[in-house]
Amino acid sequence: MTVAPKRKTLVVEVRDNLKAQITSGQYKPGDRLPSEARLTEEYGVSRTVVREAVAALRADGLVDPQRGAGVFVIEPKPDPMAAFRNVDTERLSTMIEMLELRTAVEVEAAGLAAQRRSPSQEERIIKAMEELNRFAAAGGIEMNAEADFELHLAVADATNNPRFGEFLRMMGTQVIPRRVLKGDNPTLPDGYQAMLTQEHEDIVNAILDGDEQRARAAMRKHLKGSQTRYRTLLRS
Amino acid sequence: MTVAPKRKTLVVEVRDNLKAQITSGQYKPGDRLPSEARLTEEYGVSRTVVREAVAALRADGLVDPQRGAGVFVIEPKPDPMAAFRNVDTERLSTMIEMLELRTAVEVEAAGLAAQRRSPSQEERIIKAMEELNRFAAAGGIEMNAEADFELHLAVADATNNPRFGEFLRMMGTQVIPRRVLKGDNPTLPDGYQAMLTQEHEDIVNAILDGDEQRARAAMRKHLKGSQTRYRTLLRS
DNA sequence: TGATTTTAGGTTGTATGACAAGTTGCGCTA
DNA sequence: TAGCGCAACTTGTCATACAACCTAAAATCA
Repeated sequence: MTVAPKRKTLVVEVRDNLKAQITSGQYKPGDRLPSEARLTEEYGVSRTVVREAVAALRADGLVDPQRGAGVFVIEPKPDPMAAFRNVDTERLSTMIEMLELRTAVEVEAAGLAAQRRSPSQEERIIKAMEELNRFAAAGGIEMNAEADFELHLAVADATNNPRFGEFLRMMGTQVIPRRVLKGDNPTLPDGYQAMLTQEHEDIVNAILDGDEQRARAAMRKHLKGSQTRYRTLLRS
Repeated sequence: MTVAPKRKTLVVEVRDNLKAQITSGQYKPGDRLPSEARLTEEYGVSRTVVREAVAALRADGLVDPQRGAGVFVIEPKPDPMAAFRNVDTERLSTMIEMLELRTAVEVEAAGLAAQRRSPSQEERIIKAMEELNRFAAAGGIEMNAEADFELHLAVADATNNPRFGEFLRMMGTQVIPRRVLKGDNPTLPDGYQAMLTQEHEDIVNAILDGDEQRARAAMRKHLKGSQTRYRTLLRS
């Protein structure tokens, strides 16, 4: 039963699978992985593929192949950031997970921004929204995404807690798959654009009114909607 | 018991050589590497070796091979984690900032946990709280902090979105100043302990009831309180 | 001429077979 | 029993072949 995945290479497939088994503890440090011969059988791929997958794992510092003996799982050095460094944003599930985490941060940011914004920060937020609306009418996704990100950044920075902006910048570089931006989906359906504009305005208005609760609710609604929109984008 | 230095494999040699050329700027972002065929000539090795070396570079995020086109050097993203890697948790302001970010994530986690928890996850949460209460009565801060962290982790994992737990573990190692744990403040005032216990119970009960709103509110109150408690701890 | 299609060549992805080099464990021998 | 040797297995490397895909030049068409 070989299901042909469309875009991903076999190497990536095997690598991710093995990596998952290692990080999930299915293979513990010191364990020996199945031999290349067994893995070729197990995954139904050639030895070339298996070897390149193992080479990638070695590059990640996860395994240590020893000629004649086998491939052994390395004791992972504790790196609390590792989980976020090379997230596989091509996988839909991973991206939804990241988006959910981002929702948590941005909802709180909206609430804090409503309480703490300065006049100049208000100005930046307003300007970002106007810019976004301008692109929304005419634009392709790429410019749109940039302007959208700027609006969210403006909100995060208006918390006057620099960690929120830092976190968002960190997520922003991870959470948007490249092929969505430069890919085969130049525009969103019209209804989406109108909906997005309305959601953005609700957020901005709540913040400008200083209404913490409403700001949180508006941001939550917006990002929940983003989850469904991302799904359709990736599946089209 | 000195281990004989393992002979470097050809793959490692080629990989290091290419990596050096990339990081030294000899190949700039966007450039195309020589084709596999040329590299086999250049290094006098088989294509297998070249391919595994390139696979390692891809795992490191240095190159992006595109079928039919070539292998391209990736734009080196500025490390998005840099801002979080070496935060100065001894500074009160920084710590409050981190705690606020953590609040964002944990509030959402509590809400999601209320919606998605499994029976076994409920069990873990209950157990963690009981453990915490046990230490709270008699214990010093250190055990207390560990048990407390376990409770928060149990909640984060009950979202069934692994990113929340990962984020919390990442923050957990950063957000607690060492001198608070092993330092001059062995116990909290009695009133605080009772308050903490009550707050934890409120959180857990709301989650077990599946009450998303109440879970969020309880967690928010708890962490807001933590901010003030931290302040007094650090200033004492 | 200018735009469009076709085509040829180059490049990565994968499969297969073969042999070299090193490790491990089992059985045989003394 | 202790030691040795060898067979089987494992990773490292080489070579060849073909498929899938991209790019740009060449050929064709309006």
